[in-house]
Amino acid sequence: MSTGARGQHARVLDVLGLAITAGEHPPGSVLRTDELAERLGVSRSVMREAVRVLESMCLVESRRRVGVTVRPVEEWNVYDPQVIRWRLAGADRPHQLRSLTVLRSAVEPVAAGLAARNATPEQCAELTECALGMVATSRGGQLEGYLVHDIAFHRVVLNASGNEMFAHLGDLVAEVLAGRTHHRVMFEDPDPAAVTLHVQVAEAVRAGDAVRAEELTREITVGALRELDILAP
Amino acid sequence: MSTGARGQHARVLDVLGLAITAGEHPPGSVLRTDELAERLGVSRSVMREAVRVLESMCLVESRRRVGVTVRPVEEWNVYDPQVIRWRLAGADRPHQLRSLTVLRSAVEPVAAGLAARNATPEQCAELTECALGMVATSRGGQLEGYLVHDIAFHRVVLNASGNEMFAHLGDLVAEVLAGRTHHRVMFEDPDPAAVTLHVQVAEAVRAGDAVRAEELTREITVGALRELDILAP
DNA sequence: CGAACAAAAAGTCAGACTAATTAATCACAG
DNA sequence: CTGTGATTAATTAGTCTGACTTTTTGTTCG
Repeated sequence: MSTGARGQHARVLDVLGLAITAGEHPPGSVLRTDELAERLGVSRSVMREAVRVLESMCLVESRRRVGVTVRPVEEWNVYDPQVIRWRLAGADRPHQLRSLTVLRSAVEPVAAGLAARNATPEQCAELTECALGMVATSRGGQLEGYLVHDIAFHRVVLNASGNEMFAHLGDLVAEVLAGRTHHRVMFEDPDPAAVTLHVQVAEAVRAGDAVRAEELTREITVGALRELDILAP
Repeated sequence: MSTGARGQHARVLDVLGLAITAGEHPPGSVLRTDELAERLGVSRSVMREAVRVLESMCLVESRRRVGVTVRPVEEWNVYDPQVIRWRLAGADRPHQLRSLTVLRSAVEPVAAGLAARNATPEQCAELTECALGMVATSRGGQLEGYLVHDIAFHRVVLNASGNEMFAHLGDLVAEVLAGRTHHRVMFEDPDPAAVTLHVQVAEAVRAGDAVRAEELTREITVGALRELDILAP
């Protein structure tokens, strides 16, 4: 899925990035560009471009006479969408989902508060539509349909906040929600209380009630934290 | 300052990244790799590597037969430290600082709450030390010294939260604090109330009082928002 | 209006050469 | 004999060049 066949460069980048984030080539290990190029069957040009991109993500450091060194995890650009995708595809997916969910719990309530102040009428309408869609798909095992509306809902809130840093977390939230749905026991309908909360958030935003929108969204994210046992019940 | 003389690649990347984020080459404009290489006096290899990195930051899109197209701002990887540096160096620095400060106001209180639960004794000691350093430099125009302790303080809190996504915002917060100090009227000592709040946060974290740490940090960030007139006074 | 064709740009490859950095070697003084 | 400093050698990334391929788009012709 993540490997589109669009050119050698992307393919090689994906393979290497995945390998590094997956923990083979642990931090400190050194790779040689030429050897990698040969191993993956590409020219040095292509491999060099891939290494440069990995370097810009702080996954590796390239130094003369020594080679390409894998950097410690703490230095990786963990906000890079590609890095996030690689890590979600690997072994520390659970850990990654927890980190992202905690981030959500900090950001989304504030974003909802801002949305209540800044949302355009169009965005309010869109939000209500999403909430209604969630209600309509909340029963009878229509999990995929529910997911679509859920993702759209949170994306609209983040965009409506008017803050570009928040808006950019849309993909991230989508990733978390999708991950949650696809790793939960299927056939289990979403929590009715959560559905209600979404409807109420949409209403609060439309009414311009920032405090209420923030508080309701906080309840939603608290629920998400509880699902992962990050919070004590 | 951002342009170290470490190789052609880094130089070219910096020049191009700055130019794009500064708004010359507006979104939609198309550049040709060969022409750029010639203009900047480097070989195609080097230019191609730079373009690939810019592409991974979603600043540009490279397509056959058309060229390198500058993408709209909304698609840029705004969490990439390099992109942030470029934008802070450019004309929309004020806008950037506002966005980052709002992000801070969402993240730091939650991070402080987590820190109160997770901080090690060493981190608590470090935090207290930072707070004392802030007190010691809070009068008499020792703004640079104060800034150092302030940055260290917030960095420790973010690290102590135990969440890697929060920890990675340390550089970002440092950038914001430095920007604020250096653009404010010099010779103006920091708000005594803010200094007190930092001391109290350190104390709350040491005591393991998550709610109080969160609330106090929220007051700090609210103050930061007010400074930028994001909040009504 | 559709299909064949031509042009333009990025993508890929191969090879030669450069430069920086580390490691080994060797000479010399203590 | 040993430690230390400078010189040399080896290794790897960095850079450049030129040829060739592939994809996409615009054009032309049926």
